[in-house]
Amino acid sequence: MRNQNNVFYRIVDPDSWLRRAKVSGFFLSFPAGLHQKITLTPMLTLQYLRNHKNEAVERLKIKNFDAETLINEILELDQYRRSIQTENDGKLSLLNKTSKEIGRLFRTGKKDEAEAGRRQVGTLKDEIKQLQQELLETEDKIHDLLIRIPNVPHPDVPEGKGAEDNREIRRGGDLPSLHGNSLPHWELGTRYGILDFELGNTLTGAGFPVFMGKGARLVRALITFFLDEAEKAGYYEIIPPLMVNEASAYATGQLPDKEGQMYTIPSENFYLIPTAEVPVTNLYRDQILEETKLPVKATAYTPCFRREAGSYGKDVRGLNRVHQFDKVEIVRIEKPENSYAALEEMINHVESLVRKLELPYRIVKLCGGDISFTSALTYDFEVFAAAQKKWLEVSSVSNFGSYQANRLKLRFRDNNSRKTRLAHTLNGSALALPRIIAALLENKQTEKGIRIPEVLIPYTGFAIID
RNA sequence: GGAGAAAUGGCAGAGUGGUCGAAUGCGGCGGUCUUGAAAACCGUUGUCCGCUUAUCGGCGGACCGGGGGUUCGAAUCCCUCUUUCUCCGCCA
Repeated sequence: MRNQNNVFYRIVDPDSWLRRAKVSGFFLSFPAGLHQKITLTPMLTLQYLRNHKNEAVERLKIKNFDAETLINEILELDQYRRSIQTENDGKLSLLNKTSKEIGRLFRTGKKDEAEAGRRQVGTLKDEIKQLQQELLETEDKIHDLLIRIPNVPHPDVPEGKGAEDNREIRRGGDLPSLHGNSLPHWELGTRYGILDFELGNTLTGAGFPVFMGKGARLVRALITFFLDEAEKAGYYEIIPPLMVNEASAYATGQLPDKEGQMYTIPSENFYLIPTAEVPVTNLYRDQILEETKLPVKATAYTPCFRREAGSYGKDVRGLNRVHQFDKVEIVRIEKPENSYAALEEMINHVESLVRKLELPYRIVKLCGGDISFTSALTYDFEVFAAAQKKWLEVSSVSNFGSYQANRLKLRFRDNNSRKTRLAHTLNGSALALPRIIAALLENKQTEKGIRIPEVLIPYTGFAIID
């Protein structure tokens, strides 16, 4: 299952990464009813904190996060943990030696000496038991603290509190001048019979729109167009499951924090994916890739399911915010030294898409207050929906550095040193459909109907919706 | 859903209480040979943590699906969970 640039390994044992995670010292209690132990959440590596404490503290201020006390506490516990392990390993070593000796004595018939040895190890075992208990507890404490630290932002991330402080990088495309009777997309949908929100209401509930006729065809055209473009750009297509288990949801960070955002299948303990990122990234859990196999470039189209709990009001009209939508995602696994170049490349790819769709767009670099917990650097793409006179976010492209990879145990083997190193992971939407459709409908409306962008006509089979 | 079998290193596959991190084969890497390649032969080959080390490395510990137990000692015995396979039932 491989092609030139991309390698996909079967996940042989989904639990093995957990096993290793335990060995490497981080371990967490798990939710009731969950039989597999699970390492939670992505995080910075201890090694990074040991060596770059000041850098981490400084940069995290951009995210409005004061990490100093936390990191100090972690480093102290880390030192303590290591001292315990050293002691414990020494005692284990002694126990191992003694056990071997006893075996030898038994075999050579020196039964009395063997029995004496047997009695001797009693206290040793007690001590070991105690040390191991302490070790586990300390590891838990360290982990609990570690997961509270967000990813360290890239130096380029601007300061700021919220969306208003994001920095616009560039814009493109022309703002359309609409005719006098122009309508917002939800009314256009009804007028042309291509999109119905009421029907979805009947079938399921609010936020589950129904596309029909040319509207349905447009959705399918966009999906195929995006996938074709991704493939041309060297991405390898995946069709993943739309439901994932808890371990996967933990591994990419949807659990435990964003549990309320996902739909659940209680009978199976599954989650409907909120993005293809979850199954696609999990394909690479606990892997050691040869450096020559990098970069891995994967793409996937999936429906996405989001509860969007707690969001309601004016901004959520029509397609602006829905519970089920279609999205093509691109995912990359890179060597650390290449990851920011890869991020640029992804941005250019997404930009080419909105350009080809003839949509006015802007690219913004998220500020420290708006960037996600796990991201090091994020760019958002927004397109302008002319009837609503609103910028709508259609893509978010992020570099997670090694933060996700650390949790995923996703490594590669360095060609020169032959050592394993954490890879960098990146992902981005390319693109999310509903808001693209909203902007297309609104911006391309004319007195005669809605014009289809040139590039899509081969996919839709028609040039106008009327 | 019912009955049975199984889970060991990159893969295949030995191993039923100590000398087993684990035979053997394949694959991978290095070398000999060759104009080059193949074949043949020789050597090497897991991950993680800790201690030590300028570096190469050395030493200790853990890992044979997950968790727990018995034992001086567990891949090997016991309990439990998960997964896979075979047969039956159901099914697009």
